[in-house]
Amino acid sequence: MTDNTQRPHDGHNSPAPELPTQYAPADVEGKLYERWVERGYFEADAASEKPPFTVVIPPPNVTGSLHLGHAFEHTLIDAATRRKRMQGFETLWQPGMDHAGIATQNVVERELAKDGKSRHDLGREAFIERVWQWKDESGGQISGQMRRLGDGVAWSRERFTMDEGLSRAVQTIFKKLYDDELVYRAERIINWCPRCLTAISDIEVEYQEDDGELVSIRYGEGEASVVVATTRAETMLGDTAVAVHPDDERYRHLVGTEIELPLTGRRIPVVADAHVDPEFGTGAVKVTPAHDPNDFEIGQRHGLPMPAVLDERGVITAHGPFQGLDRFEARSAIVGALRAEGRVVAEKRPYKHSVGHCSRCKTTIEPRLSMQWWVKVGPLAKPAGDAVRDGRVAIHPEEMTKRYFDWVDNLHDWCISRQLWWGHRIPVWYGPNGEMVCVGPDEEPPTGEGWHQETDVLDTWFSSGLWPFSTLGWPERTESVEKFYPNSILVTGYDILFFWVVRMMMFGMYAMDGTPPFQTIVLHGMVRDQFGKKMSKSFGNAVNPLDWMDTYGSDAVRFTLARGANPGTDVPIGEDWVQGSRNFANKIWNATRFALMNGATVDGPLPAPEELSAADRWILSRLNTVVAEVDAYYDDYQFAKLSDALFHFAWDEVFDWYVELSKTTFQAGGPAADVSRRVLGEVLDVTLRLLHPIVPFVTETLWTALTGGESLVVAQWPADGGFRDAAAEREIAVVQELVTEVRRFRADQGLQPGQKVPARLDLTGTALAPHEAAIRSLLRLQPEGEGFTATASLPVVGATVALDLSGTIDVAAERKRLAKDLAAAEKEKAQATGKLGNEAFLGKAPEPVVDKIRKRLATAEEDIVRITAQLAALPEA
RNA sequence: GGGCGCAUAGCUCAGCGGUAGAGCGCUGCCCUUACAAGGCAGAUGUCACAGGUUCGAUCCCUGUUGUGCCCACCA
Repeated sequence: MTDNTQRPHDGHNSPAPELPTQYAPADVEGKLYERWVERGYFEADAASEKPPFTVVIPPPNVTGSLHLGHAFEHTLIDAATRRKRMQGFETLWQPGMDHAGIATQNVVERELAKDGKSRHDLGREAFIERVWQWKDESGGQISGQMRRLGDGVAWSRERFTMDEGLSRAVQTIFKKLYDDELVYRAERIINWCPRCLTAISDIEVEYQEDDGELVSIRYGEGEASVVVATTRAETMLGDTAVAVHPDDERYRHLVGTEIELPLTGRRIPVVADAHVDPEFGTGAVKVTPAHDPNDFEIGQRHGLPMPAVLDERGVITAHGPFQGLDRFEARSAIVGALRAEGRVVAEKRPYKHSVGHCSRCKTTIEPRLSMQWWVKVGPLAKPAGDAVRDGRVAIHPEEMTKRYFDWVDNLHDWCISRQLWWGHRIPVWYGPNGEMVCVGPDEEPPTGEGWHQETDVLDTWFSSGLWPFSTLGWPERTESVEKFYPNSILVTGYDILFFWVVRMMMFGMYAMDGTPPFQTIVLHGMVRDQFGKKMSKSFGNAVNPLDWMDTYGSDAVRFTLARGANPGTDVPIGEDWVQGSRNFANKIWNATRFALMNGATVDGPLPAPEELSAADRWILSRLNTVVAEVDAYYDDYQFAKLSDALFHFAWDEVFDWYVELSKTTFQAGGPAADVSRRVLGEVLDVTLRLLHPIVPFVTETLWTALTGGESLVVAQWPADGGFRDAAAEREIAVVQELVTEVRRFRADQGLQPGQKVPARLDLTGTALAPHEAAIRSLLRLQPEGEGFTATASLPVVGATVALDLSGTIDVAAERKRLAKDLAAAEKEKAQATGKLGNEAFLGKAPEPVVDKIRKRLATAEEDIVRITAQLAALPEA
């Protein structure tokens, strides 16, 4: 980004460090990644004795490139996997891509359209050839991005849903379903996209509120007339009845009669059907069985004809003046014609109503009667629901389980056939006399006159539903299947819980003898911009993760994403935050530089506790605590929490305090310095290990420099050694309290941070005596000189610090500060006293709480005494 | 129309029956020999509103308002 070499104060007199003063991600990331891959760290060995840890990539569409949402998902998967690898698991992070039927076909067709061609100009085979060609050209983009991000995937196992092996899996499972009568062919109303020219499943339809027009039309004449309302007037050409509720008095006389259908010269029956809501509108409904799912059912119940009046492109096919018009043109033309005949009795405009759109191309969906293949989901969904119900599969966060059940318990049959060319062609052959044969992977299709294969392909989600085991070589019972199925976790967005997760659950259990495909499902949220807004290209707030990685480094992007990953909730991310993470990486960099410059060591065992200083014991105690915390957070998939815990431990405790304290020790030299060097090395060693899964690059660079170890990727994950030292933690807390208090005083007095001040410390009666040198150094306090004149004396935490300000003390400022502190302490005292005077409180509150209040009161009283003393010690203004 | 969730610092979000937290932003002083991508110090909240339970409520309950998401065949 900017040229950093111009920093004016680059320490020219500091010992030539091996590492530059700033971390430059670009210099190391690419090299490190390639080294990791070359050494085979990410490969998974099915013959390994180690326990397996398996996770699959939610396969991205070959068409695409990765966006920030992928970067987020990959960060979580990669972090979880890297930790497991360090813990000694045989890890498989399975890479691959999805052929993404409609999406990919659309992209290639668009390319063709540039040359004025359609897929039909090429023909099926040539077109598919063309798609493969396109896939080969563009598929590399995604793996390039994954490398940049640092994804530790087993590249040798990369799979594609249209691979030969995966196609075999598809064919195998289809055949099994066919033989078990769990797939069938039926004519129904399906969601049809008039642009993609294919059926799509219910969940591929996106509903949104559109402005339409509700037109009320009078069918029939005089007594024999009813008013019906519609937003799709063009479908009236296909009406074959008017339906009313059986109990509706208003229309009872008409049921069984025929009335005139305007514009057509046809007469249609009035039927009674309980589906009609008599309260809604006029209580009479026009029935278009070929173009509406409800009407289709009414039509079936009453044996009505089901003429189609729109073709696959949404053009009117019904003979007459409207033939050849597009559905929307036809709509206004028909309303116009009806109006001219005085048939329109009411119009509501705009009329907001929910309209279905193709999730791929946003074209308005047209319900259409057609012959399709279906999966009978009932028998598959039941076990998929039970596996979660009985706890064999856990969903994180738990709140999402309800959504899962809502879905899996109310599934409709799944329309799996698509009128596309790009995809797995349905392995069914039709014979000349209506025969139907499903052909398994090792079977020969029937030959002879009149046999032909089904032209439809399968829904993309059909093959992705097999992903957790098809990638392992199934249907072969490979070593990998044995070793790595079921997957340990699945990490994916809550938005594809239904599309993908449910299908994997159903197919996994069906194919693998009832074994669910994973043990734990971890659902994450969506990445949003820094204001919580959805990222989208059209809105202009979409971010290419590569741009940020270029500027700030992959670790910064990863850390920012991990730090935002609260379970199941959306993740806002802004460039400022990435910058903050970059700063953190740089901070780690410099802290380790400091350690290296001061001879921190990782060799040999840690000194025995009795050799350690209080600061050493404090930081080691904290370190072990943090190890335990981080582990607990990992086990609960709390990526935000563990990132935050590490951030604050590293920066606030290790860097801001332990490193600062160690400076004094190093300066003094001697055995204590050696001990501290070893402890500093230990603390950094462990901290870098803990951070590695989230920020692999910077930690790897530093850790190898610090320890000379081979690689953090295969280093051991730290364990909580159980070392705790509450006394040392308290002792250092007191040091911190004193230092902070005096710093505050200094700042209020307007003393420049670097300015040395003669001071006398009276630390008697406190645990602070051994820390005098450190305290003096942190506070820039000099020994008292010849004519020492204390003008300010601060009793803090039982110790006294007398500063010689040579008469320059700003009494007013200090008085103000102390007055404020005094007021706070008095308020505190009043509150605590009030509570402790409350019988009810004393009677009912648990003892620890009461105790806490007592301590608060004691502290407040001490503070009051102390501050009062300080005030009294102030010279007159 | 159902279901779920959320309202906490300027922004984005944690937290949670017992003294309000983080990141970024903001203010002041400082190139203190690891780091100015830094250090030190500091300011900032009727925890949406109204009731209730409790010794005690930001947290639990009820209602109100606002807001987001998912599902649904309402012509």
